[in-house]
Amino acid sequence: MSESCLIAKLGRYVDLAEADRRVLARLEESEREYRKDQIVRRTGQPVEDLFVVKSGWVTSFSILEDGRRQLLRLFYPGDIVDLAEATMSHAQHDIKCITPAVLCPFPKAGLEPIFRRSPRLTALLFSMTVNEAGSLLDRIRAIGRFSAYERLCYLLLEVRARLSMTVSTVDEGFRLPLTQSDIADLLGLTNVYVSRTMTRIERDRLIRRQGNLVTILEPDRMREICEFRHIHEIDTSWFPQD
Amino acid sequence: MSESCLIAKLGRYVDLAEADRRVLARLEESEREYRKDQIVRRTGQPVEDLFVVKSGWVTSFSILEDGRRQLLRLFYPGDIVDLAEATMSHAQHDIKCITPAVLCPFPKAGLEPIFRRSPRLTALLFSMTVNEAGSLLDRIRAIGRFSAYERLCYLLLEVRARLSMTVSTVDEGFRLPLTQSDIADLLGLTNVYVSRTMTRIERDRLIRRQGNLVTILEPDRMREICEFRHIHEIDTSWFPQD
DNA sequence: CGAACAGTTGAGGCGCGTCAAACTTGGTGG
DNA sequence: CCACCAAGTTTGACGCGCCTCAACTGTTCG
Repeated sequence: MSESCLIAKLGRYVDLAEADRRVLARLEESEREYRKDQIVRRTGQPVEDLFVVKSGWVTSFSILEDGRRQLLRLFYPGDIVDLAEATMSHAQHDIKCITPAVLCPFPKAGLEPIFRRSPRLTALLFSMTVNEAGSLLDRIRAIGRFSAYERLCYLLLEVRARLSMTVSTVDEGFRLPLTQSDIADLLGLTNVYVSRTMTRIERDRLIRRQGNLVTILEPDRMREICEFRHIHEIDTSWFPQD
Repeated sequence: MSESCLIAKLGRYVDLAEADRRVLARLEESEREYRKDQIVRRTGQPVEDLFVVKSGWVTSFSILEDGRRQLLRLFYPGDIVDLAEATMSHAQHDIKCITPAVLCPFPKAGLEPIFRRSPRLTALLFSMTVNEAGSLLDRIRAIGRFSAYERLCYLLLEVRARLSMTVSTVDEGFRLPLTQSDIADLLGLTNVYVSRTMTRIERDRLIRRQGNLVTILEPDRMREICEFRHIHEIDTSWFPQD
C-alpha cells in the first residue's frame, strides 16, 4: 500500500491506533489524476464523493453572474476536499486543480465508520475542520481590514506556514503555483494591483522572486506587518481515549 | 428543567433519542447573565469553557494594533460560542455581547461524552460546524467581491434568514441590534459609508427602517442583487444510526 | 437639562480598479 | 536551436468607490 497522506497529516497530532490507520487508508484506496486547471466538480452538481488530496494544489471558488470570482480555499496534500460540502447534497462552489494533481475520491459515507467506530479520530477530524474555519476567520480579517500590501504579506506567510508542515526548506524559498490573478481572487484585489504591490514588497526587500519561486527574506518584519500568528495547534487534552 | 436551546436547534434536523437530550441538556445546566457590551472572553485567555447562547446576540471579533476592528461571527440563541476555539488552548479572538444575553457555560470536556457516546449527535455537531464554515465562505465572497450596496443586502438577508429559523414574523420586520459601526466592521466598511448606503437601499424601496426595526420589502430583488441563496440544509443520509 | 452615543450629511482625498499596451517567459513545432 | 505563440506580468494614465475628517442632528438616560 502506498503512503497515505491523511495518516501522515493526522498522525502529526495524535498517535493513531492500527484500526484508525485502516479506516483512513480506505479513504485513499482509489486515485485519479487531474490536469492543471481541470474542474473537479461544478456548483450545483450532487456531492457524492469527497477527495483526499494526494499531490498538487486544489482550490474552491465562486463565480458571480458578471464574472467576478472569489477563491475560497486552497487545499494541499493531506487535506480533504471539500469537507465543507460534505453536509450538502449539492455543491455550492466550483472546485478545480491549480496544478496537476492526484486526488483520491471516496463516497461521503466513507466518513460514517469514523464517526461510528472511533470517537478519537472523530474528535481529531472535528478539530481539524474547526481549525480550517479558523484560517477562514483570518482571511476575513485580512480581506475586511488589511491594505493590499498587508494582505499579500499575510498570504505569503500563510502559504509558507502551510508548506513548512511538510517541507523543511521553505527558508530557501518555495514555489508559488498561483498566478497573480489567482492571488487577486483569493484576497479581493485585481491582478494589476497584485503585480504592483508584489513589486513593492520585493523592492522593500521583504521577499525575493525568481519566476514563481518566492523567498521570504524577513519573516519577522512581515509577521509584524500583518500581525500574523501561525497557530494551528490542536488541544487534544479533551479527546476521548476510545 | 427549562427549555434547552440546543435541543430545540438540533432537534430541527434529526430526531433526538432521550439519551441525546440528556447529554445536551447537561451543557445548559448553569447559566450566567451578561450586560450589553460585556466582554465574555479576551484574546489570549485560556479557553476553558464554551457557551450555549440562551438569549441575546453575541459576536467574536479581532482588533488590530492600530484599532482597526473586524467582527468575525454573530452567534444567536442555540449557537455554541465558540466551537471554533474549542480546539485551542488560548483564545484567538475577543467575544462580547451585542445585546444583554444569557449564556450557559460548560467546560470543553463537556463535548467528550457526545463524541464518545453518540456518533449520530457527533455527526450532527460536525455538520453544523461545517455549515457555519459555509456561511464564513459566503462572507469571504461578500467582503472580497461585493460593493458596499451588495454587502449590505447580503447581511440583511443573512440576518433575516437566521432569525426566520426561530421567528415566523420576519416578513413584518425584525430588530437589528447592531450599530452601523458593528455592521461596518462585519463587512469591511466604515460606519459613515454604511449610513449612506443604507439610506440608498431604503430610498430604492428595498427596505424600510424605523429605529432599529428593519422590514425587507423586496426580498426577491435583494436576493438577485447579491446572488443570495440560503442553503443551510444538512444532508443526514450518511449519519450513523447509533 | 446635559452628556454620551448613534446616525446623517458634506467636502475632499486616496487606494485600488479599469483599460490598454508593452514586455517576459515557457512551451511547441519546424 | 531558433521562431513563434499564448499566458502571465509589468507599467502608465485615468477614474471611481469608499475612506477621512468634521460638523450637525436625533435619541436615550441619568
